[in-house]
Order: sequence, then C-alpha cells, then structure tokens
Amino acid sequence: MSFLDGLNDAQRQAVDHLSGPLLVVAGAGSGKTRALTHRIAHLISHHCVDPANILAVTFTNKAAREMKERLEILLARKIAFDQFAQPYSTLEMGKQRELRTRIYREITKELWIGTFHALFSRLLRFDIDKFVDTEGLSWTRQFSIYDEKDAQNLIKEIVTQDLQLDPKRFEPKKIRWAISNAKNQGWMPEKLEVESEGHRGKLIAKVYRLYRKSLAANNALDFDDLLLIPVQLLQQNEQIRGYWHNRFKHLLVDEYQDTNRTQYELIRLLSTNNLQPSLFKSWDNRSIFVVGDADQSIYSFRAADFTILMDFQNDFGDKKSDKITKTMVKLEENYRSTATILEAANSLISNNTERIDKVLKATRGEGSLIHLTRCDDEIAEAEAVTHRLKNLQRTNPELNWRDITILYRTNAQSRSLEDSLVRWGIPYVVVGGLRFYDRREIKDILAYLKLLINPADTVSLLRIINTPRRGIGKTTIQRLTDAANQLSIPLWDIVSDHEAVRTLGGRSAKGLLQFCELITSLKEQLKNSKPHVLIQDVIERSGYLNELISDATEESEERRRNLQELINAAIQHEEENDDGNIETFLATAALASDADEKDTSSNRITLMTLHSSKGLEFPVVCIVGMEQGLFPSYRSLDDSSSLEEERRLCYVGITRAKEQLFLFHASERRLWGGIREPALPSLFLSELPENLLKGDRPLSGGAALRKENRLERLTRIDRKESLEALAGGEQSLPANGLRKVHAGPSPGKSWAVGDQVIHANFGLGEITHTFGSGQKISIAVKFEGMGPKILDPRLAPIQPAGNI
DNA sequence: CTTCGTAAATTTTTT
DNA sequence: ATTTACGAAG
Repeated sequence: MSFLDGLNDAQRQAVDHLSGPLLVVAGAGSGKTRALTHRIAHLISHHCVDPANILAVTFTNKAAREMKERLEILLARKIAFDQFAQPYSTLEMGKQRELRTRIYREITKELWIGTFHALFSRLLRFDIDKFVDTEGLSWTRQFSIYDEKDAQNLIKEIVTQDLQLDPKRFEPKKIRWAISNAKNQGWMPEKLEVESEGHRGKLIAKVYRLYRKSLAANNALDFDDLLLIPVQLLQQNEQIRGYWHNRFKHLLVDEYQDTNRTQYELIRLLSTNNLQPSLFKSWDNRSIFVVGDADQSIYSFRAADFTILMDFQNDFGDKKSDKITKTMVKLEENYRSTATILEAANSLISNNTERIDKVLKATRGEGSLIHLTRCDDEIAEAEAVTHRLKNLQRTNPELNWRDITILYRTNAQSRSLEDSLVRWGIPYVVVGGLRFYDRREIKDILAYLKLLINPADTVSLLRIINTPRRGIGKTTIQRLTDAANQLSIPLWDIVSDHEAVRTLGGRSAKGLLQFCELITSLKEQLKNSKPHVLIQDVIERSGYLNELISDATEESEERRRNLQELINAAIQHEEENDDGNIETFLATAALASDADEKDTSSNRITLMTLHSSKGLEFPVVCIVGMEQGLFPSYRSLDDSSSLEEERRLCYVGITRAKEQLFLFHASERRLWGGIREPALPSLFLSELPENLLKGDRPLSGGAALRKENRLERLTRIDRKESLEALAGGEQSLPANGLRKVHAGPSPGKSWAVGDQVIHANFGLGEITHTFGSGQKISIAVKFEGMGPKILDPRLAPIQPAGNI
C-alpha cells in the first residue's frame, strides 16, 4: 500500500516530490489538500523523514486541525494494513484507539502544522528573549498577544494622551491599519517616517514608535509582530537561524497566493538559511513545497501579494519553461463541480489580466443550469432564497441543510437572511462576526489569566481591576497609573505594593488589597493547576460568577453558559495537547477565528462571507447581493487591480459549488438606516455565459449595466468637452440631459459621476459614484492620494469645482 | 463611583 | 436601526 495509489499523474508528481523547490499550481477542487496530506504521509512513511523536521503552514486553524486528523487516518490505515494485514475499520475498537494514540505520540505531535501566526508565536515562546531590538525594546517568553481591539485601544491612548491629538481626525483604526501595513512590509518607524510624505505620515510614524514602546512595556505583541519579530530574529541571530533551518528540512505552505512579504521572508530564512534562494544549492533531503492558485488570491487588503506565487519559479525554481520544468506541477482537473459551474467560473476569471494561464478541466457531468433571481430589495431577496431552499429540500428529500451555504460580500448582509430563515424555521449557523473569544465575559476571564502569566500586561490589568466592581474608580486608577509612569514600572508593581496602596486610604485601598490578595493566591496555583481548574477558580473566586448569578437576567444566564463553554474549551485543549498549559491555551484563544469554532456536524445551513468560504465546498451554493457597489464593492470600482480581486472572490464563491449554484441580486437595497438605494446588477453577472443561466434574464441586467457603463464614460467625455467648450467661449451641450440620470433635482447643487468637487480638507476630487437620489443622495469621491470617500453633500464641506 | 440618558458612528473582506 | 461612547446626575 502506497500513498501514491489512486492519484492522477500530476498529483502523484506532487506527492512524490522529495527534495528541492516545487510549486503546485492547484485550481479549485483539484485535490490540493489531498496532495498536501498525502505528501506529508509519504515523506514520513516512505522517505523516513522525521516528523519533527516538517513544518506545514495552513491558512486557518481549522484547516490545520483537519489536516492532522486526515494524516492520522491515512497513517492508521497504512499501519493497520502493513502490520495487521487488515483494514483499519475492521480492527476492534481498543486496537483502533491504541493505534491512533501511538500515531499521535510518535508522529502528529511532532509535526508543526498551523497558521503562520500560530507556528511563529510558538517559535517565539522559545526564543523571543534572545531578540535584540533596534530601539532597545525587549520581551520575555511570557508575552501576551493583543487582538485588533486591544491594539486600537493602545493606539487611541497614545493619540489622545501622549500626543494630545483629536481622535476624530486621527482615527485609531486607520492609524492601526497604516502601522499594520508598515509592519507587513517589514518597516520600522524610521523607515515609515522616511517613506511617508506630509505631516500626517510623520505623525503616524511617531505613533508607531510610541506604540511599539507601549507594546514592549506591556510585554505584548500584536498579530503583525508574531511574524515580524521572528523575521528580525532570524535575520540577526545566526545560531537561532541555524537551529530552525536544520530543524525544518521540509516546508509546506498552503494557499501560497495569499502570503505577504513578511511571511515570504520567514519561508526564505528557514529554507535557505538567509541565502538568496537562487544561490542556495544544498537541497539534499530538504524541500520547499508551496501550493496555491493565483486566481484565488483574495487577501491583498492585508498585504497578501500573489506575485510571490507567480515569481516562485524565478525565485527558487529551475527557470525552465512550463513544459519541462521540474519545479512546477499544475493540478487542473477539477473533481468537485459540474461542468456548467466550471465553465461559468472559467469564463468569469478569463476577464482578469494578471494570472497564470490555467483552465479547470471538468471530470463530472454537465449538471443543472445556474439559477439567477432578481428581487425588489434585500428583504425580498432573503425571502426568495428561503423559498428556493425550501422547494429544493422538498423536491430532494436526501438533501441536508448542511449541504447548503449562503455566501455574501459583507457580514452585515446576514441580518435580513437570518430574519427570513427564522421566520420559516430553517436551522442555520452564521460564521464570522463575533468570535467566541471576543465576548466580553470571555475576554474578562482571559485577562485574569494573562495577568497571572504576564504581570507587565497593564492592558489586561486595567480591564479587570474593577471587574467585577470592587469600588476602584477612575481617580484611583489615574493616581496609580501616574505613579507607575513616573517610576517607569508596570502598573501591577504599584498595585501589589501594600505600602503604596495604603497611602490611598479608604474604600479604594480596601478593594485594591483584596484584589491583590486574589491575584497573588491565584498565581500560586498557576504551577500545579490544570488550565480548566484555574479558569474555574478565577470565575468563582474573583466574584465574577456571583455577580452574574445576582444579576439573574437572560443576558447574564447567557454569559454563564459562555463561561462554562470556556471551561470546556480548556478541557478539550488539555485532551488534545499533551503539553497543553495556560500559555498554549491563551495563544490558541488569541489566534482562533470564528470559523475555527463552528462545528460542521450539526445539520444547518451555513451563512458566511465569501472570504470565509475559501477552502470549503458545498453541494448547493447561494450567492446573494450580486450588485454593483456591493459585489464588486464600491471601493474597487475605479481601480482595476482591486476589481480583479473582487472577481477572484466571485470565482472562489462559484467554485465552492458542487451541484447547484443560485445567484441573487436586488434592484434596491437599504444600506444603512432607512435609505433605499437603487442597485445595478453586478458586472460579474454579465460575464457569465448566457447559455448557462436560467431564471431572470441576466441580459436585461447585464445589458443595462453595459449601457450604464457606456453612459458614464460618455458623461465623463461630455463633461470634459463641455468644459473645453466653455473655455473656448461656446455654449454648453446635452451633457446635462445625460447627467440627470444620476443626479436628483436637489435645490441649487447637483452631483453627477465625473464631476470635480473641492473639499475643504481633502482638496480636489472626482465623483466616482452616486447613491440614492434627490435630497438623500450620497456620493463617492476619489481624492488625490487617498481611497474613495462616501460623503453626504448636505453635510460635507464640498463645492462643485466648476463654481470657483 | 455608578447609572442613566443622549449623541454619534457604523458597513468590506481577517490571522 | 443598532450599537457604542461619553457626559451629567445621583
């Protein structure tokens, strides 16, 4: 029995790869996960590679878990066959369990499989104390991981307290985003300062510097640091780099098209020991194996860059042409979808210019046509989806709810769908949105744990110092914080200093002393208690549980259930990881995503964003909200490369479907509040072959859209001409007639696509879209040097540029 | 120090 | 429309 059995030629070539670089270009549904798991199993059992020498990067934690599970099954089957000469499933239960335990102990436990963030935070738990920072900052191995919210709060603090700036003008969210981008490029504050122009850019660099300092003071890292610090550490420390380079002889990266520069750098450092990949020659018993599909790259907003995949062969490879290369394999046979669905996907993606030429070849029958439904608004759309699915279930009794997914562009779209599904009694689960570990009560309890491990974590301390209430108020906290800042020591050092606390006197001192006692005694338990016991103690002894009980509202009931769930999660963590402790549990909690949590076993429809659907497949897929400005998003409409990314997202959505695909769009949609906005059918609908579609004629939509595009272009040209004409002293033309289509009869001013406007703060811009009409119009304007802004012309300080 | 009320912002996609 | 954030009163 071999792991090469039952594979096609290309898959076999990939799985059998032993040494050197290999790029596996794997189209949707071509069995790439199979190739990855089979290759790991093959390396271990056929090439006798030590599992500890393997590092495999997956895109989600869930994918990592599934890969480990599949590996265990594959290996169990082989061992059962080789040693007992019978199929694994016919072994008696006890034997099966024994075998699985053995495989876990000897193999899967030794493998490093996980996301970039999980793997490299693990590496930092070994070596971060040896990291030498250019600005003299340092961290210990007990570091906390801050989520996006924590990071933004820290930045808000810096903006308002340290720099005394208006957080409305300098939104913490935007600044965090700018800093995140810098980190993903590998830039330090100095570099950002040099690279950025203008006052604002320099200020952001300043915030960046203070933010790093603040993180270090808390002994904390943000998500980006989990990748950037390892890069810097591996660059600067030859010994540590050498150790990990020798350790990980076989690197595997899934979803390679969605890696960013920092992640690439990690891969390069580990595989070539910091050499230029083209100069690295010692590939004996060493490999770099990346799997991806440039057509499914959908994360450029977080600095993913699919040119890294496109350049792989130039970079690591033999630079030979596709036909004879040994460093690229293409998996083009699709085993997932019907021919109809594939043809639609191929046709759509052929509109993109930046890609590796690749066509998915169908291996399955034609299947049924793609169904398109036009609805009046988002409520009618939700009803239409529900009816469609009800009907489908009635006519196919063997179809389960879990076989169906509804995909949308933005999380906010789930609401109307949920309303409708509840009304019709259809079970569903929403993926995304609020993470389990982001719930307030969970974050509170985790903050206790973080503080126990990392006393420097002032963010966590401040979160819980008066939660539940202990009579420690704002003024007390301010005084303690001031003292800590003066002495440049962590807040906890002041709080735990009895002398210092006693000088405060009165009610707050009592509360503080009580709190200190609690933390100190919990700390003592840290060493000999299992995580779930410690969590239980925190919940009870902190008074958190009592407060929830005395509250006795429906909400507090829910919170209690969630805390019970947290204890269960800790127990599960202990069971699944021999070396599981509080630190590893906290790391798991910080890096888990909502999609990782959801159990797929229950029989319910899944609702999620198109982004979350990556890597999944369903017999029945519904995509809703196929409208211009929603999908593709309005932010992408005037930028061809982001429009191409939206198209890839649509390609991902379509290729999730195995049997049937249903598309929906509404001709009107309430976006926020009550404003109804007319919506045009998505450009992508007009890019699907007409003969594959049934239902509401897309042609009316597609054709109207094409006409609309032409109209916009005409308007733009006319506008220019009319300006020129005016300049030449001639009378203006029918451009106004055309423009009326877009602009309402608002008194005085009218706004139309293509118009130039002057904004008091942003300067000159051009209107790229209008939404709504009349008094309620809002406009999208592209200003120089920034993304499009959505403005309400009644409020925003803008003037038509023609009027000066 | 806490609670209650009003104001303001919110909607891209996420490890 | 719904949620979060801040400020005034208790």
